[in-house]
Amino acid sequence: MCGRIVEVEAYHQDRDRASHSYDGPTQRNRVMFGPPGNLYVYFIYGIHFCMNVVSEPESLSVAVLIRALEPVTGIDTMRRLRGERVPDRNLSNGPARCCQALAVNREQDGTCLQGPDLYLEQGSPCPPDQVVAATRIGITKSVELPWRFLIKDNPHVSRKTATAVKRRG
DNA sequence: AGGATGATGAAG
DNA sequence: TTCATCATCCTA
Repeated sequence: MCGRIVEVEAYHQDRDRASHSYDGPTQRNRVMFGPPGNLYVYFIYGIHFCMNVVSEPESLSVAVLIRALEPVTGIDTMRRLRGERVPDRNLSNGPARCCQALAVNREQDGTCLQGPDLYLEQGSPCPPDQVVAATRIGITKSVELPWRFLIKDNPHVSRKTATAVKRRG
């Protein structure tokens, strides 16, 4: 199966208190301190997995959380992994859903993203004016950093930005 | 449509 | 105790 990345968040060791790497290496986050191009998978809330792409040279400890994918191929496989009754738009609109849709779990922690089974490839370029920056989701520290990036009006992002107008009854 | 909640584990 | 979440169950 294959999905186009439509929403990500950046996590940085310096000044970013929301980053797993902020307090230095641990058993869990050690992949973040390794070479770029590897996948950092962590287990969260006792139930879910989330995946990040290590994106900067070794020990800088910068990673990009994959928050949403637009399903491209293998949609039937994704649905089998996510649940038969799950509609297309809910297959991979969320970090834990992305992992479930691509069958990513702790076995993939630290794997290279040019592997035979799991890999990242360059897609068609997205026009810069369609990329929206926003604040990150689900964090309580360093909330002000606008390091969530998503494609404008893409229906597969995990949630809309706060620009939606609320209609009053 | 939107808010509350429970599930459940790793790290400090 | 906190936490880079989600499905399900409410209320309206």
